[in-house]
Amino acid sequence: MNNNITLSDIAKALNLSVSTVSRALTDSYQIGDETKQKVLAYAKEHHYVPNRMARSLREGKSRSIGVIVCSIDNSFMAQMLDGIDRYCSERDYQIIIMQSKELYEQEKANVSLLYAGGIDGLLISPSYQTTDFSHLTNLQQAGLPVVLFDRLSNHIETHKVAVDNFKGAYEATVHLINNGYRAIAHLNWNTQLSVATERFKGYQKALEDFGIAFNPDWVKFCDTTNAATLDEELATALQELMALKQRPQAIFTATDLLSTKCLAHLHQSGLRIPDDIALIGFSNTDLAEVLNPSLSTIHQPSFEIGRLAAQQLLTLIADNNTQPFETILLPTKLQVRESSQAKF
Amino acid sequence: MNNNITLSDIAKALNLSVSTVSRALTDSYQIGDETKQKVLAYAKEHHYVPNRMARSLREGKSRSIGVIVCSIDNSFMAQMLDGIDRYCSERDYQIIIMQSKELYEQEKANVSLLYAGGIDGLLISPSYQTTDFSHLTNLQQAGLPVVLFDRLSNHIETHKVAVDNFKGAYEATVHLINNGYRAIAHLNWNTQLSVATERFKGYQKALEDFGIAFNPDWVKFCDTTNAATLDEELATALQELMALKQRPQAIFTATDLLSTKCLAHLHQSGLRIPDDIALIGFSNTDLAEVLNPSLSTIHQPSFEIGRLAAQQLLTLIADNNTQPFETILLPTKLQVRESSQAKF
DNA sequence: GCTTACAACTAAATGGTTTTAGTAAAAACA
DNA sequence: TGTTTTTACTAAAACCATTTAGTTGTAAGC
Repeated sequence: MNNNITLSDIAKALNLSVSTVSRALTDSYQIGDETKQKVLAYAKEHHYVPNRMARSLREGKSRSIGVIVCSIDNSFMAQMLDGIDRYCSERDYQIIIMQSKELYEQEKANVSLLYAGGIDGLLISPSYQTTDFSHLTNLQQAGLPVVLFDRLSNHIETHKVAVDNFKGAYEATVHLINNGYRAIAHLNWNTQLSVATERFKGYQKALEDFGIAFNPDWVKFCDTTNAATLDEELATALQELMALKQRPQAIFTATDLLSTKCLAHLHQSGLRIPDDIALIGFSNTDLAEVLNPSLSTIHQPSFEIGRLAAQQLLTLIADNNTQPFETILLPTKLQVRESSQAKF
Repeated sequence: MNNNITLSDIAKALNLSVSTVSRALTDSYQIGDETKQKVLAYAKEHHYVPNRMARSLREGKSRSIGVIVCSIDNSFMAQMLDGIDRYCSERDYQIIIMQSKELYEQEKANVSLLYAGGIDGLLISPSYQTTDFSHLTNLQQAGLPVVLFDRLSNHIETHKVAVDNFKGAYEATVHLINNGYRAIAHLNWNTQLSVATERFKGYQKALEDFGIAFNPDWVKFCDTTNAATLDEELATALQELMALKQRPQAIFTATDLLSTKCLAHLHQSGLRIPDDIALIGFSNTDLAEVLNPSLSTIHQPSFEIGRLAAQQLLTLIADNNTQPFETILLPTKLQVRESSQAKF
């Protein structure tokens, strides 16, 4: 740890009291100009840096926030973290990132650790296992601001920031419909998380609005958290889809992983995209562009989600009076590429 | 920040002294069993959690380390961070991640901030602008352990962990040669960072060892940090390569970004891969598999780099006697896919 | 019976900063 | 001249956990 000079070192060297030095450095009106200059010069010369621990202890604020995410290692999440980081570091807040790895127990452990670590607030994208939110409401009751991002839940009242999954999925499906596809399958993640359920609902609503009967056979849910079994699960799902009497002409895949894996699988089976089957993903991979064929996607403003979530948290920390909580749903953007070209 | 109960709250409640309570909680031999039980029970019931700031201030250790990276938002980096995080959180160390965004000034600012924040050590992958390492050697002189990872430099003596870039590049090139390609171009990043120069050297050595004359026209350096101009720069580079009298039959691309962009470009120009031109990358994108054609790569053990770097730093923090410094170069792994299939 | 040893505790200092309450001297005012 | 105000500073408390150096009271040893 840093063995810097302290206020009392400066005080001794200049024959002043510690409090005078402290005040001189914060440009207090209580200190004469001459003294201020002396202190400032000495501090600069000897690279004085206030001790963060001491200051935090004294102020009861650590100027650090906790961020709990399922996994850092994922392009979309990294972009959101980038947004959080940018907003916070501009305001001299440190962020402490922890990974839940989609485990509820791990998430609870992270919360305890961060709380004990003296964070001023928490930003969290809950694990997919998390159905009980008491570890978070407890935190709130203890006076710690909590903001949800990306993955929302109704089990806790607070600021929430995410993308409008329903609308994004709706637009993806409508795009396929407008391009002449009517038999549209849907590949989703088998979880109760709003990111998944809302996308499913958006898909259903689009079909309904365009008078296409919903066909449960066209919808497949996979466990995307288990990398070991996913490939096989996906292969089976696709085979089943392709074996249907009324074979789907297009697929709307609800997550990054499903989209790219699906594309690879279809390729291997020798299917031409979009001629044999069209594809659109809900995704943020920067590789959508370089895939072959390039993959149409619903793009999420990931950086902005992170940025806004951080903003919400920091204002919550600043004026801790309980303002009415907001849920911000950012719009997605349809990015049309080759994989969903019009049928005719 | 956490408004928990403190030792003195417990002390008052149980009519004990603060020191007794402190000792009871650390299971000191100086405290009687009965008292211990009482204290422990009370602490548990009231969710006592030691104040991290106070403890850190007292101990002169923060149990947190700084991690400076160019950018979080990059699959390879995220994997390394994952490794760092896993090792540290298993040992109750917090990590504070900051981004330099490839800017030297930003990196210096990060270092100051982290130092002031009272970290116990620093893990850094320097920005590509960084040629002066005095901000890091200063840190060392102040007694703060520093470990370099991924991007190494000879301007500072410390533990270093990275991948064997020379050998990896050598193997990539040899792989192409063995598959029948002799006119092999090389696309690299225009920086003096070892990650780039070592790969270039590996490429040259392979050619030399197989009796292929090095042709400077076959080598192109691009500024991959400027996203705005990269596409055009790359397009020009590829055009120039393809216009050569002795046209290259294969390309070894030295970074993730170059590999994927290059693949996309070649596609657009209607070239078949690997028939018209083969490709191998130095890369960690999990999408290598799903690209079309799937991209052969030199895979880097990113998680392991992070893990080992964290390990080196924590041991350095633990026994701060200056052991001899090590440089660990992990082996890469050649992953053969379609883009570099044998010519015949 | 007296010393020694031990068990079970406590007072107080330490770490570095901020802030409250206060002091001394100089300047302003009457 | 005497009082008030202002200026420029200081002492000390507070934040909380840890640890050193004790202080009791009791049991063991001779």
